[in-house]
Amino acid sequence: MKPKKLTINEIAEMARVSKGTVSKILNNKPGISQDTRRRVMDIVGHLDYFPNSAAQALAYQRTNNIGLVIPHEAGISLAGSYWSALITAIAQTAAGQNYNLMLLTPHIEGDLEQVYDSVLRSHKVDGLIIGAELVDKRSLSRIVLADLPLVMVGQNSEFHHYFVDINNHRAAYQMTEHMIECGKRHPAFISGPLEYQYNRERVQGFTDALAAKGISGATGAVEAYDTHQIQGEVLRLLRDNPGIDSLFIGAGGEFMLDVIDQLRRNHINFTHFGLAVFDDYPYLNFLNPRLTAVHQPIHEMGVAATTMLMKLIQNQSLDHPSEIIETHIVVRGSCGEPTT
Amino acid sequence: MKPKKLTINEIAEMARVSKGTVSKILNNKPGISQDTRRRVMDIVGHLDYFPNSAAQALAYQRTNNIGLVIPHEAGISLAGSYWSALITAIAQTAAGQNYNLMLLTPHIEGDLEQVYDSVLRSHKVDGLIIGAELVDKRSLSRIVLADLPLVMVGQNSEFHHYFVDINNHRAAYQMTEHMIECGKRHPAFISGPLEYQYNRERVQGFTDALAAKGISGATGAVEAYDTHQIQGEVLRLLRDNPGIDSLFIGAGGEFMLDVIDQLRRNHINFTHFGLAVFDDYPYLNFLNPRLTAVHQPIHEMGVAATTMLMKLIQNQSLDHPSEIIETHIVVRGSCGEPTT
DNA sequence: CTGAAAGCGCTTACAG
DNA sequence: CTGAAAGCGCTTACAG
Repeated sequence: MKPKKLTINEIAEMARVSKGTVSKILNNKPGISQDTRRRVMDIVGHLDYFPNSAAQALAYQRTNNIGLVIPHEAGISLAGSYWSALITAIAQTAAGQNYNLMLLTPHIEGDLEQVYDSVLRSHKVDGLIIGAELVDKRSLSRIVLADLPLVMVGQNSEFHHYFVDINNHRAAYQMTEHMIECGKRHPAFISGPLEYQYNRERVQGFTDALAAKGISGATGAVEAYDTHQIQGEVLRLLRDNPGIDSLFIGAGGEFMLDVIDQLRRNHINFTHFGLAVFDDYPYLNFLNPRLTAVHQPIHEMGVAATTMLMKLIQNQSLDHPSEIIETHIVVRGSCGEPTT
Repeated sequence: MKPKKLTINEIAEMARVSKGTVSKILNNKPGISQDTRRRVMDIVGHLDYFPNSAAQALAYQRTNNIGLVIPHEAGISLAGSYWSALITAIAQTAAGQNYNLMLLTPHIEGDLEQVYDSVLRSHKVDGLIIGAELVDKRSLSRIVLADLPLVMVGQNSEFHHYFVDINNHRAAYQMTEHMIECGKRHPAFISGPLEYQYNRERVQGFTDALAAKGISGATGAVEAYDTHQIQGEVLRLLRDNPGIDSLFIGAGGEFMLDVIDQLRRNHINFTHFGLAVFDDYPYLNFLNPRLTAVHQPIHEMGVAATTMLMKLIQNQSLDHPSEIIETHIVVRGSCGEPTT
């Protein structure tokens, strides 16, 4: 014998008013006497009544949910903390506006299209946040065509749309300057796959900074985030450029760890050989060497993306169709200290 | 000029049948002619129609959503990768059964009660997964009373209910045996706050293993996960027990890092001093010393919890009201190698 | 095999 | 200030 379910009808009955009146009171509409308002609110409070959200969604034509698409491997990869930070930032910000976060992930790897499709057509969410690297042009345009508000985290070179991002070029540029200020004179850069726009920008930032200082450097890029490939490329860089005195690792996570692992195998002496990395993690404080890193404010990115999406959903005008969040460098010594 | 919205009415109209018929076809009900079935499915396929989920939720009285409560600090703490792994495991498993995962988090820290309450009463989800340490007895009983299926990850000593967990006692016991097999003869254990059941069980596992081998050890526990407290307790352990030759760190994340940090400050020589830790992380491969750790299969726990919840939601009988997932030890050498 | 109608729990003009 | 009624987009007995 379960307790009878509590709907607006029960409240109306108990308060001896129509359910329309109860609805108006709950939604703070004007034109209700103080007396009945109090009477109804009293009952609502005591019974701890909340309106059924499916019914509200149907009536209002909005769900008060937003969706975040996460990749299949977020759980097992080292990038887990990245996703975790993004997710909680989004969920919290959304919660502040009475929105809930729905996680969208394919059951089997890949196959994101189907996820978009069903969620989009079934109106499960009022808007979507997607990592730019997680979508192809086709899926994106379908979403936009379906008139579903969308904000990307990062940029997609194939598809321009609302986004939140960092300035990859500038961040790489600054870090390269830092390396030079630390006395490095022949730095190298190892990049992730150049198919990703952010990697191309980071390489460019590196080479531009070198050019500005009239310093020559070496660059290398892998074709895929794959341990074997990565370590092979590190080896090539070391062999082909025996004079390099430092390495700027263009991405964090396992990419970084694979690189460092390979450097160790080659008995690189980190006391002299400088190291810098793009992407900061709490555990870097405990790694040896203590890596100087570009810090991406992930939490702020999540907040910014969510705020932006909320405005789009509510048809508010956006000051800017995109937002660039500032990065900063966390100096830990792996590249020495600036001598200037 | 947005495209007119697509509902079951439009489909019915185009196929020249009633919407009831369309509904039956979409839900694979019997008693429909092959002919109209094909005709309708054709249109549905071409127009890429999906039923509105709010309407379905209202009619079916279920949402096809499950909720996961995550703590406020999941995003910024080192435990981020733990949550990330749990979240993706749950989301994927749920997706396989056509369920979506909704993330529940308070807007401001603490204040979980309100989160439960609104979500629960507004029928946003059909079931809930909660970390055992994240709830007080009162909230839990309200959920259960409201008849909302619930599975906990971990156990709550104040409230017995469906749960998925590891065997903390056995895991600690095994690791302690490993330490002894590695030749350690005076090990110490440092535990997180004893108010948490899992910490009490781990301490017990440690002392039981020692007792079985007739070996004496030292134990210490902090009262809160706080850097200062933790490092103070490490110091106390070292001072009060000058003879200890190894330390079993009872929890991972920043707790572990704080402990190691303190050991380093005290110039502990990790070549001789053994180290073991409860909780495994990908980055442990890159820490110095390379920590031997108890590995919790987080992904499997997420899968198990979700599977269990699904059964509860569908009123299927459970073989067991709880599930214990096996842990294993990842030997990395910080404690030496077994000599037996 | 097919359709008309009631119902799921809300909101919102509209009439009084 | 209040209520009756229609509508949101589905499903499901029920009648034919």
